[in-house]
Amino acid sequence: MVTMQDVAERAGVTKQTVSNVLSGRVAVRPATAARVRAAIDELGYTPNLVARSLATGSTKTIGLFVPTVVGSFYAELIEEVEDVLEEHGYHLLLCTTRLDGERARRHLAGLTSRSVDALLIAGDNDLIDHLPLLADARFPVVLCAWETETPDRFPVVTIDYERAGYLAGRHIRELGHRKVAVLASPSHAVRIEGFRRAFTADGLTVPESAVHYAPEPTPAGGFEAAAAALAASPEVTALFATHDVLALGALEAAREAGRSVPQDLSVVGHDDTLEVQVARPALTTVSIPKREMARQAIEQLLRAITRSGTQTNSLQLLRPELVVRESTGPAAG
Amino acid sequence: MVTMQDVAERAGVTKQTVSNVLSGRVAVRPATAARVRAAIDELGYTPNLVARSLATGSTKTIGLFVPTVVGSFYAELIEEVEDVLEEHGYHLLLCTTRLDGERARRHLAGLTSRSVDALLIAGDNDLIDHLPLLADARFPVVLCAWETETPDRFPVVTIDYERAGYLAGRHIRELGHRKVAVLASPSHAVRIEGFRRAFTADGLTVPESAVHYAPEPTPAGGFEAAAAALAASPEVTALFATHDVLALGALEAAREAGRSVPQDLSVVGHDDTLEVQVARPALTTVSIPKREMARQAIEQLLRAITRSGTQTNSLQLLRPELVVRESTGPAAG
DNA sequence: CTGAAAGCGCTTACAG
DNA sequence: CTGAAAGCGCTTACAG
Repeated sequence: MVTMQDVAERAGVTKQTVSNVLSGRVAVRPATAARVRAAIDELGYTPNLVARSLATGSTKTIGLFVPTVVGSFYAELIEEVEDVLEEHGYHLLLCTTRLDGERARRHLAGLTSRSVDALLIAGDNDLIDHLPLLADARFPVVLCAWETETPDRFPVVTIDYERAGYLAGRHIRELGHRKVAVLASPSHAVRIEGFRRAFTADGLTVPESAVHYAPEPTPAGGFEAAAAALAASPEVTALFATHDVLALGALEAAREAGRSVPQDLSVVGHDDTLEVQVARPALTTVSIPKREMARQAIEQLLRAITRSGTQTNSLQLLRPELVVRESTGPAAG
Repeated sequence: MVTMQDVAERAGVTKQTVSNVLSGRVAVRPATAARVRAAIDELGYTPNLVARSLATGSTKTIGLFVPTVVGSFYAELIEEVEDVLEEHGYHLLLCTTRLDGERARRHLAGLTSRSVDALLIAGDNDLIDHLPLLADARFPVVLCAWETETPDRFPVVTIDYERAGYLAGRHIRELGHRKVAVLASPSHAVRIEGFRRAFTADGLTVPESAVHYAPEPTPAGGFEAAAAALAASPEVTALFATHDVLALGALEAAREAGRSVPQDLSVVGHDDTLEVQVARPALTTVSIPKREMARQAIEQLLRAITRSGTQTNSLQLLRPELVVRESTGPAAG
């Protein structure tokens, strides 16, 4: 491998001068710089980033924890994160936790060895049990897409999930629906709360019995939950799925139950992932500003890297938006 | 940050001894080792991986290029790769190329600085134009899920795509279908070829006009392609989608065209991704051994890392399998 | 504007 | 079984 020293010898300077040419931190006489550049090209030199990292203390890499990469939500988030990172010359070290705390713990231990400059944790899950370990982290940590209680050691960039649920509920209520059910994932309590609030304004309630939990966060899980909901209360005219994937299953369940959407049944999702944009009928859903969330989170992270030590304890809430498509309509009767 | 030197002082030894305790390469007297371990615990020492990398020349990180992470195919592949990597103590640096050669080139340039031990490139695409750069790579490169001509500089672990297409075709042909169409992505020529071969045995042909290219690799793209196919030849009784996502769109298109699947129209997909396992009707598809492919590719990579220099030029073909579900049936009439 | 020196935190032979 | 030395390839003050 060709080193900075090799380039220096070839150009008839010392390696410090080569370093100066490369970094641009110190002015170098044009003629010298040109000789150095020529030597670099001739030798095909590329700097050794590992050596640079050791000297500077920065790896130009950030770690990203996500529960999974299957399913559009996190996949889209990752690509956004990558884009922002690239603008800043950072690389991405990925770890999917699979909702497995032990797995996350092992990876965290690996990262703790200063091989990343910072860590972004997306999605609340079992990880919360392992935050003690995070407290020892030698690098800044930022949390995003966090729905449950946000630990106040770390900056959080997330969505106003309560409002997200509220927007879904208000839309449904304004369409005249009175008997509704919720298809949910266990960790989506805040969205459900917001959804409920939209109804209390009218003196209505969404009882706990109207909330049906999906066995798994997949269309199949949503199918099951929706089938259960419709069987339990056939008079239900609207469904709120706290997750788009669940809504996809709900659309199938409605079809099997012989109820057409939106004439006999309205369905609202949450996330606005790519897959629902092509569902039939196209899904009305609450859109999450993923791009904005990724950008804000990474910027928090980069800020924290620069002025290390002064970890700010901020909570940033991004606003969701209702996207009305074809799966919701006025309540029959 | 606490360093090996700190641990050594605390334990009353030199840092080499600490290094020996940690690596286990050299025997250390139990009493000494115990003192060292105690010091490590008390100080909360974790080794600096960057320094270790500089000394050893290995970063214990591999790079992975995928076209995208949205959509199950690559997402599932990534999680498999991660699993295998973890068994070997490696980290994953991810780069989604978005089929953008320039983007891939930039990332490759970044990696070339020896910050990864090896690179796995999954999915053939514009990258092929940038292979010249790859030739300069200082680390082993392995290709996987490669359908087009496989450049013979690098080991390739891929699927027998010709056979995959053939399996889909044979199934369709055996069900008695004679008028068929193909919904394809541009880079899936090999699958289409295999599909065709299944028909030539019976003296049938699948003309180029029966191949409909999807404007994009999404359900929406599949929808469009299927709608075009059915409009062009209403007598078609079976559809082969070279991509499961396209098949999903085809299912919708059939529904809109008033053709029930599989009674009026059979649909076969390719990939066996998670989303099609919950489609209704459940999709008959060609299953790709993703887990096996990930495992073999990573093992090739690790082997190449160990005995560097002797890059083997092997082509490993994994066999696909037909999975019959509900979307295919005998040709009507 | 350029060079000599020290250091980042580890590992790897090599003596003792 | 333990320690002294050199080196991995860079950067960062500091002189000149």
